[in-house]
Amino acid sequence: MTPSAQSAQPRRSDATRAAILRAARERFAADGYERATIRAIAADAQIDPSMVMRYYGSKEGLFAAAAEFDLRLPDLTSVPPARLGEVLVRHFLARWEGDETLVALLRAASTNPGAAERMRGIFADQLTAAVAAFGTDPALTARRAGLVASQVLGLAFTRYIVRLRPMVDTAPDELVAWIAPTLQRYLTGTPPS
Amino acid sequence: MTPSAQSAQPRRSDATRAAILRAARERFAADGYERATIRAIAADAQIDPSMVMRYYGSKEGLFAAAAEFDLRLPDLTSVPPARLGEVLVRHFLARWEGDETLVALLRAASTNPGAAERMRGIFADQLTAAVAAFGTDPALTARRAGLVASQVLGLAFTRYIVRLRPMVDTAPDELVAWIAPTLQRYLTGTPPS
DNA sequence: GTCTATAATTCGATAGAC
DNA sequence: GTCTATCGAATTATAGAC
Repeated sequence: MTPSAQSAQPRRSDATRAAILRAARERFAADGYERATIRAIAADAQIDPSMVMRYYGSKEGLFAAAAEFDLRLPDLTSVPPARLGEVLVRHFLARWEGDETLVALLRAASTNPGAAERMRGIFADQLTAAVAAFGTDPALTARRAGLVASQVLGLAFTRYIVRLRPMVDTAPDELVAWIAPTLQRYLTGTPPS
Repeated sequence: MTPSAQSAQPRRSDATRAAILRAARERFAADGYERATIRAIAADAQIDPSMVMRYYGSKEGLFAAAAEFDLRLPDLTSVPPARLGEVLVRHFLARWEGDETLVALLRAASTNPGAAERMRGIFADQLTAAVAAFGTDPALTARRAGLVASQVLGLAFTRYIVRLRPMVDTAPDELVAWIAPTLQRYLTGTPPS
């Protein structure tokens, strides 16, 4: 009863690896990089701590695997230009509410240089690329993307990390209504001076 | 040559205490709560590690003393209503560029529950109080303050913590020009729906 | 592949001499 | 007030039996 595929037979260890990654994301998201211990992650995944080392080499290696993140930005050129801001906020909120990977990355980026570097890469590459779809000035494009990141990461930071009461209690639809015009202006507004 | 004051003669240990706090703020700002060690802080302050414990009792006690922070918000009722956003961003940027206490607090709030609680208190109390100067609906006031916090903390997070290139390279005046209208709308804009 | 045992550090905190 | 010495706990990581 070997699997039908010829080269990629799913090893039994794949389930273990997945369980480790799931537990790692939870712990890194809840506790940050240094407080999340390999022992605790292994206990959550109900495996031996030494298996984590065997599979991922080190704590840094485990984090690198657990914090893989794709913003999954839509193609902004196919969005009605007047609704860019709304589409973006809604996308980010939806993307984060169901996936704690970004929270893990956000918390870890505060204290771990490697995580900060990864966060820079994600926003510099993925978001800047999406913004570059309209506008030709590279410096201005980068600035627009940076401003969008500042509001969008501030939203995540206050809602998921610091948990400021008003930002936690406000419904997603109302947050979208407030914040969409901000992103709209950062993306398409006339540069100052 | 005793000091002239009758009850408050400055003890020699005051200089030591100040040196400890200065070093602690630097380390907490640079490394976060868990990576900043008492030993390293003491070495920076050129004193013995045990003195830190003697003066501040514990690492948490040291952090509590080092992360005391006052936003020093101006009285918003004496600001021309149309310039509220600009005044606020400029104030925050100026307040942070010269004082690393907020960076220490911001970084620590990501992983330390006590620091997060303090950050909640600062923005809930000081910022909400300032916003309450205009508007009578408490829920709306809290929401306005939360939104301002989201943009302002997002600015600090991307510029000082993650150090996104565009946010680091952009001059303060240009950041103010971009972000002021955002805060202006969060403060005085018509609520959606 | 899985687990036990443990090495090698490092940290916060304490005790006590001077 | 200041310093030496050290405790006890916790961590990542490794070595090796089965």
